[in-house]
Amino acid sequence: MEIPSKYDHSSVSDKWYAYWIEHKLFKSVPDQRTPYTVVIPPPNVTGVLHMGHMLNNTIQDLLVRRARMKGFNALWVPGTDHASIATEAKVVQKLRSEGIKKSDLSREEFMKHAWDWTNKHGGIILDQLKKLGASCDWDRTRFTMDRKYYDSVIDSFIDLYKKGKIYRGERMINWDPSALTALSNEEVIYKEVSSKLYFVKYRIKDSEDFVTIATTRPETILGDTAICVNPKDSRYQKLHGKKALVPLLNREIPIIADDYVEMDFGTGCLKVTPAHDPNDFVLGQKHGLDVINIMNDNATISKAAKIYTGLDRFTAREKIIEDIRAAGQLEKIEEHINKVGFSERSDAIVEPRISLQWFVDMKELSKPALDHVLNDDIRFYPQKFKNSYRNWMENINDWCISRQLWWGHQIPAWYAPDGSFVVAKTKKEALDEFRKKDTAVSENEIRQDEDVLDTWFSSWLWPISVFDGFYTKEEVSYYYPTNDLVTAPEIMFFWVARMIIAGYEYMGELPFRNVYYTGIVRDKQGRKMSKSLGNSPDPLKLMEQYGADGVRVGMLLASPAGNDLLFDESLCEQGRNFSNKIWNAFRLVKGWEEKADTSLQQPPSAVVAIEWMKSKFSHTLAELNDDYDKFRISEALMATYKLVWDDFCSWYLEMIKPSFGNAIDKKTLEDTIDIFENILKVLHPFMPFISEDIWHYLRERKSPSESICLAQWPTVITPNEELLISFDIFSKIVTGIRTIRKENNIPNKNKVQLMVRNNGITQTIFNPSIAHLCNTNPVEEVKEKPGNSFTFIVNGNEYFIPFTENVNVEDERKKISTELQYTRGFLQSVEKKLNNERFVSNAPQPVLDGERKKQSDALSKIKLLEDKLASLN
RNA sequence: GGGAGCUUAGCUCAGCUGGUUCAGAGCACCUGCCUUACAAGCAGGGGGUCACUGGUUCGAACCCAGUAGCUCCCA
Repeated sequence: MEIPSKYDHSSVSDKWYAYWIEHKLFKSVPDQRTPYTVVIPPPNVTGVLHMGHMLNNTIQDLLVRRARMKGFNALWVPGTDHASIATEAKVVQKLRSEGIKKSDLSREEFMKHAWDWTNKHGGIILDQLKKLGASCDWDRTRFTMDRKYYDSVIDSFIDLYKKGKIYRGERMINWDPSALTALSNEEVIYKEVSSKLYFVKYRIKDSEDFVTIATTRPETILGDTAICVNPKDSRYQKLHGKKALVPLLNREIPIIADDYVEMDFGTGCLKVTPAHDPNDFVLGQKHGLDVINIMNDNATISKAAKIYTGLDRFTAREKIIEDIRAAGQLEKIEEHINKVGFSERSDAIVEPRISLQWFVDMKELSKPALDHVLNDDIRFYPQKFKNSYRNWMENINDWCISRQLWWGHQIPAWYAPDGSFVVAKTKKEALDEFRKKDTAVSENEIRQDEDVLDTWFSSWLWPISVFDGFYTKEEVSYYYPTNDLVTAPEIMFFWVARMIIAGYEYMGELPFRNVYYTGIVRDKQGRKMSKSLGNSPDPLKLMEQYGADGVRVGMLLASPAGNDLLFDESLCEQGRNFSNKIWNAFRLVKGWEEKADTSLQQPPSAVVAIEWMKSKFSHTLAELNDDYDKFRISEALMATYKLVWDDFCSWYLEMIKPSFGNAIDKKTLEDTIDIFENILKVLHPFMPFISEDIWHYLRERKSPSESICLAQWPTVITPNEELLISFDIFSKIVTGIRTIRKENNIPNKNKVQLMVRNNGITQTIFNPSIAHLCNTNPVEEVKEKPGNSFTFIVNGNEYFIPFTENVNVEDERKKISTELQYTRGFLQSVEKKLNNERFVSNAPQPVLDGERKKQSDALSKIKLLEDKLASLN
């Protein structure tokens, strides 16, 4: 059989993915085994696969695959999120392109469009994940708007309301005037923008005096209801208790004192607009100020402003400045840089606004979520995120959960014509509730709240509701708490914190034990990958080019937990090259198979090599397991990479490789296949496709249950440490010979003699392999050093390769002198330590012994080098 | 303004309890090789004032203080 020398991933991936799905290898049902559960951070239905998903899902997949191999009942639950604002925006946009306005549609009609859209686009991203090899149980795919899921969201709202943890109130909220909805604090992105600071003079009532106030938002002057100064500010003390006049309107407003005002910002004099600034709102409440809302929903100026009614807020800003200037009340304009909030979804400038909204009271609810992270019941990887988490949780605000949208979970509140309301799941139950309150209303008179709930108010139930945990205990009691959550630090507050809160509230228990935070995938220049920059590669194309395995490896190579990943295609290339390396190792072994000879005696070098490889494997496996347990994913990958490439391919296979034209003995081949199988197993979580492919070539697998996906993760045996040490010595000898060959242009074809003068302990067990790898005569032990010869020292033992011909003795002498000089310097530094009284009396014994050994090693090495120098002539 | 973190080779990063795994890895680079698995490869090699300054210690990349630069989060 001819096997191509270049690994072709293209046919392999689809073949094996179909095989896994067909035989339901990723399916999980509760049984007597210990479960291992991961719930996917549900991507938006609007989304397509981007590099962030690639990283995140690769990590989840490798954790799940490894757990599956370790014998856990592994379950990875997939699904998507309805993403209220984003999806509604897309649907509105699409309708607009068809000439349909949302306002022309009834709620039901609109929802039909939204569902059509979701059904059409919602599954795309999940299908893309399959290309990556994601080992999800697809039969369990969930959506946050599924009937049962929907119900659980509504029920939890009702439950929290009954417990008094949800309330409706007028608060200052962040208003998106473009999407016409409230936003939570977390959905506002603050950006620095250069703006202007306007200095406006306000007249003092019954006086010719003015007071100057600096503001970045002069249009809100129309809503001013006070002026505030710091009580300690001597400049303004004479104004306390007086009244000022709002420019253009001449409305009287009080001058109040509060130490909230910073004396050194602007003029030290603050205009107070409680309806349009969160801090002013607080100040207004404290001082009992009027609240004048001068803006409409869409951020045009309202009637309450008296003038400019109907103008857009930014137009009004220009206009009012003109008019104030005309009135002679504009002192000056300064350039100014300040932070302005933008809507995460629509990018509109957010307008702080007083509004009647629904809130979750977070004070009590969030307590367990803080405690159990601080005490490490839930562990964050990396740990540093605990600090931000703590900081946020200790200063948590109430959560605004109502959104003025249609796509989502409609708030189960019902209003009577008199404005009173009840919370109930159905209209019928609502009527019952009204009756209990002695409010006489009929079915036709009550109407449900128009608004929907914040998307996170549904996804915070994800680890519970994907198992229908609100309604049946069977599954949730088996799979919950889940094990690991893999997500981005950006949504630590949006989502992670809230899932923990919901977990303790509804299950009385943590939702997951470990949270692994991935970094952000950036381009080579460190810029975040984004559609608008166009700097993100297409993941599907990448996988076509380098194979899913190659891309997975590429993503993980440079991705320590929590650190941003500077992505470069060359990383995928490295991953692909790795696939190819594995493939060629397989070709080599496969090539031996046909000629393998049962009658051949196993050479001693192969016996040693096998024994060593097994020890080395186990040694690395232990390291690997530890890396996994600590979520050091890129380290685990690197350990695997080196095990395969360096130890298995470069050393082991070379050691057992029969010399040209000869067959391999059957025993060595069988052992090698065993070792290869173990290698494939540890590769599998990283590279599921190629590992499965070779797995089937290596040995015949009769049933799907013999897939590598279900193969047992190797167990650590106690490595033969002595052999590992011997190998290190051996590898140094081989390198020594190769270096001499190279430096002196002695081709590998020319057999050389190798002699050793044994001055202490050395290895002899690998000697046959030396001859095999380096084309030398069998190592010959000598008492006296031979004449003109190249030498090198390993572990105090001298190795000699007699000069062949025309060797430049002078060059050789120079080399030795340099080494001698260095060793003398080294000895000096060691002796300096040992001659230090305080070091000798204070340092612990092992350290002291170490230094003494260094000293004696250096001394003998110097002696050797001196002899060597003398022997050259 | 408040909080957290980072600075080690050209790049991306390890370095876990201060000491023989202490200055490391991968990539990149240089040199020589199409050697009968692999040039998507093999072999060999160079490369660092561990940001800076001081302190603690017999001993500091590691602990402490200060300085500089960068990043993230929150308001």
